[in-house]
Amino acid sequence: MDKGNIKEKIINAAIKTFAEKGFFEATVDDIAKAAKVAKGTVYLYFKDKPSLYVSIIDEHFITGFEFLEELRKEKISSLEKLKKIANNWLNYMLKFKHELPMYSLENVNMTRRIMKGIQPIIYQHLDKIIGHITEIIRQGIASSELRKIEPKIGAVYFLNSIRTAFLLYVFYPQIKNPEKQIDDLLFFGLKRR
Amino acid sequence: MDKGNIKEKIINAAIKTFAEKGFFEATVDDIAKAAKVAKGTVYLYFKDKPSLYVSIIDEHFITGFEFLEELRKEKISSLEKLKKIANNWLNYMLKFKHELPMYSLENVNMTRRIMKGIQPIIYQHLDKIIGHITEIIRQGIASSELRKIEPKIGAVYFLNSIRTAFLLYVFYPQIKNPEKQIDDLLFFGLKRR
Amino acid sequence: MDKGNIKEKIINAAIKTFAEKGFFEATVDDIAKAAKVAKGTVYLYFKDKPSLYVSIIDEHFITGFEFLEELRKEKISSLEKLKKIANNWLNYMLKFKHELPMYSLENVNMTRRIMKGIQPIIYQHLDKIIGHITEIIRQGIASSELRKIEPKIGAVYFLNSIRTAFLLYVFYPQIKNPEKQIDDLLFFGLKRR
Amino acid sequence: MDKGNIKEKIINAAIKTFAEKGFFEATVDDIAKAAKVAKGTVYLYFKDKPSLYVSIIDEHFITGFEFLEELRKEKISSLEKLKKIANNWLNYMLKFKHELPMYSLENVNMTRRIMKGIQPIIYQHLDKIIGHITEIIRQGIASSELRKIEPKIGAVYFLNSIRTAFLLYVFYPQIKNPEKQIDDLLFFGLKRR
DNA sequence: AATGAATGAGTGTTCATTCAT
DNA sequence: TATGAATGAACACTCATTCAT
Repeated sequence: MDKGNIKEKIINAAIKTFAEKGFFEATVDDIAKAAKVAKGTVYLYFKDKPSLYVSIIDEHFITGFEFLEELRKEKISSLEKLKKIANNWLNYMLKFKHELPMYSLENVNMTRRIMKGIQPIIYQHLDKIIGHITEIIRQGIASSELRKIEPKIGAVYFLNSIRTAFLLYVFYPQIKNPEKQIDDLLFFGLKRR
Repeated sequence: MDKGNIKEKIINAAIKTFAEKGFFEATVDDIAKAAKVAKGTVYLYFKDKPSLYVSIIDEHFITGFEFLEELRKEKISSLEKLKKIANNWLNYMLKFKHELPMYSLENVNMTRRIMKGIQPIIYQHLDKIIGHITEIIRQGIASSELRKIEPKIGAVYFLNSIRTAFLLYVFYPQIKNPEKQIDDLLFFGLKRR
Repeated sequence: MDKGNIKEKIINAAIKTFAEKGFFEATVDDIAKAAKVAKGTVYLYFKDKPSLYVSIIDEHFITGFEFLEELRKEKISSLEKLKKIANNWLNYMLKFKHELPMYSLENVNMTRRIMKGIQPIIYQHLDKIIGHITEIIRQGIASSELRKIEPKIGAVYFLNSIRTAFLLYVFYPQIKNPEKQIDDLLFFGLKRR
Repeated sequence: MDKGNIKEKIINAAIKTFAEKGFFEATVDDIAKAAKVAKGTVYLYFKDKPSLYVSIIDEHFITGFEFLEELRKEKISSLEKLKKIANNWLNYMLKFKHELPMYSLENVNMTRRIMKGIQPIIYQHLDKIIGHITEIIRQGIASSELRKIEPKIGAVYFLNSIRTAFLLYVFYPQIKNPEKQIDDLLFFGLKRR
């Protein structure tokens, strides 16, 4: 418990610090101070700075996986599943909005040397998430709820629409409840019929 | 021409180097070497490393602005304008795909101290772009081409759908011509009618 | 003790190095090497190079203040106090003669940007010293030991006469015991009566 | 004339710039800009930065030598000569007060590598000046105007008393006409009779 | 296990000097 | 001669990592 306790303290401090300053500008010292442990202690629990970073990312993805796993068991339509995911994740993202930069696909692309080890891990996680969504969409197509599209494209498109709602919240806070319109756009499109 | 030549050489080297290694891991020395000039020469043309970074970003946005300006004069429907933008920008992004990480909204959020000066510049540019698209969408709604949505939401949604197509190209190269399906999704939505 | 030990090692190395090469030509690396510590270690004990410089200067002034404080308690005439100060400081200056350049009023005037923080500290110290001497001279005038002069002028004049003795020692070593003649000049003047 | 003109322009700019920023913080670029010539031009007239510095110092000393040479011819007492020198030099120093740091004996001691060439030149000049004053004092002793002291000591003491007046002017501007009291102290001493 | 002092490689930036024009 | 663009050595300072206690 003691050990778990300290590791947790470090992770929480790291989440806060990385989110605030970014990977490169957050120093191990910052994190150690925020966690109220000695700098050396961080290295007892994490091999190096990138490993600590990956740990945090993992934690968020695991939350996501667990949610999807739970959802799989529910007996509701694909459409309802997608709505639940969108709703749940948007709230989650807004809750952790200061950390979001950390999970951006593009960010991951940013470095070579240091990020070398981080990149494949995120890709893997994202791919797994996309796989889950793809499956839901495939089912939605099968049940004629959704139009006949390439399911993987639909999955990525769906995830990006969540991101769009999130960005609107963050960068245009004067627009209220953009997620309703985003939902509408996602399901019915831009064009008038 | 000589002067322009060297500045250009530095910019090209910086684009390549920043894209490859990211802002923090690209050293000024790397860039100078890639440009085949002395380190000090970089500082003759750019105040500091962040300024160089901003210069590159500016260049791309200016290309975007010019395109939008040209488009404004064309006598075509809003729908056609949006298709032209999507098509043009997707190709542009794919052409410069290695630099994309640099323009991500989230990335910009990544740092505090160093990026302080970069962030507002990107925001400003993006806001201007979004303003242009918003206007096109507003016109599309007025002409009954598009559904009645909040135009700004539509604009951000539209831009994200271009991004989605781009991401599909980059991360799932086995999917061919995703932009066609994305277009379809953008205009008609996910749901079956 | 360990900590004090290292800080002291750095200070001693800095004294030697600054005195030898001057503020600008002494590099932090030089100092670290002379102290046999790593460069980074210097920054554990001193904020930056100017701070280290100031620390050293402070140390000397503090020695001076302590001497003056002790002297204040002694029940001797003003004249004797001045003689004690002159004697004590001349010896002190000769002992640390290689560092003297660092304390010159003029030196302090030498730079703008970097010395900005150093200058006021030295001025303050010097002013305090001059204040002490001024008081002694004031008492000497009150007790009719000294002629009626503006005490502050007398104080600065007195300090400069110590400096004169010092300069004679350093630049004209062939002149033996110049301090005796300087004393004589200080008290009786140049002119014959 | 053209050549002399440019050289003069550079020297004047250098005086101003060195005085303002000190040797190390004044850049050749600063000086060139102040002189309104290209940086390279400075190197056509001066071997390097230290040489330029020495040129300026030389100029001031030459003014001093010329004054002393003129004075030598005058048929006035030693005492009057000393008073003339003190008066003339104090005014000269106050006029160029911003450059004074450059001529301080101690400053000269400050560096090794760069100042290596500057130091002996200043010493030589100062020694020559001191020689002149020594001679005047020797004559004053011979003519019984002055007390029997070691003339060289008297000379250095005399020069320092000019410096004292100068320092009082600069650092305690609220004290009016300190040179009168300094004169008095110089000739009659501190002690009451 | 926990500490935090010590390390030293690494980087942005400056600036004296050179040299092609 | 005069220029000023280009050079690259030099240096202050940072920070991930180690290790003696």
